[in-house]
Amino acid sequence: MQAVLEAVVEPRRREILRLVREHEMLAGSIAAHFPDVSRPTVSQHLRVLRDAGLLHERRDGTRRLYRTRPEGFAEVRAFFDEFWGDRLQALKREAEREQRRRDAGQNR
Amino acid sequence: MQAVLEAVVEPRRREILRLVREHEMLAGSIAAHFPDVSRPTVSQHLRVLRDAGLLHERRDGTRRLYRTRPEGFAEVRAFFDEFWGDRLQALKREAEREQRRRDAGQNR
DNA sequence: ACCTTTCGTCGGCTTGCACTTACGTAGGTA
DNA sequence: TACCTACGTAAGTGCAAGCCGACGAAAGGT
Repeated sequence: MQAVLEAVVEPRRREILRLVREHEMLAGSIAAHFPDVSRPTVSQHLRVLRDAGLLHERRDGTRRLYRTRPEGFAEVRAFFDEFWGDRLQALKREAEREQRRRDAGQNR
Repeated sequence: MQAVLEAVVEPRRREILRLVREHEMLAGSIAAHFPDVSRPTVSQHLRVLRDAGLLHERRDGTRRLYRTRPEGFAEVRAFFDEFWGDRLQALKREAEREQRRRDAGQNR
């Protein structure tokens, strides 16, 4: 949970997650998408994402292929749902209050 | 989006969000829930959360009351939805349908 | 055996964040 | 007016995170 949030707060790491969301990609190809950052830096980002459970790593010879691991998002999603659910409930209360207002107006 | 993630990555700030999820609370009462940290520190946390759009501030004299602002989570929630696996596609559609229903209600 | 490719790791540097104490501010009260 | 309460803000400190160049490891080709 904490590791997932720490991994996702870095913009380049979010971009990596989007890059390998649909198909797996070579570590080098991923690094090539970030010309303003060095390859070792991208390698460190990949490690953070992997340790957080957001990336899956597959080895083919000396090469490594990565893809996103959707299950890793479950916990953090549940956290955000805590607050989103309240919003739905609040809107329901709002609707009910509006309904009562309408009813009161009809009784005039 | 970036501000929301930066706000939420800090554990105490997540705890604050849970504290004022249902009722608004005085800044001092919130600070009292964190005996291991000073009051100015909590005040700074409140500012970060507020600037990220996750907290609503109401003033009553010299006192300030805070409560969570669920709408602030919309963007980050959409981001995590991108990565939700096919297994949970049904749940995602359910949530989106509920959101569309809510939007339709707001347009009245 | 030797070299190349592909990638991770290490040591260091710099920047940014959470934290503290000291101070400032705005509203209420005697 | 003077004072107290309930806050936020400012300045400084320590530590962790992101970055780089240099190095190391592992597999494959010649």
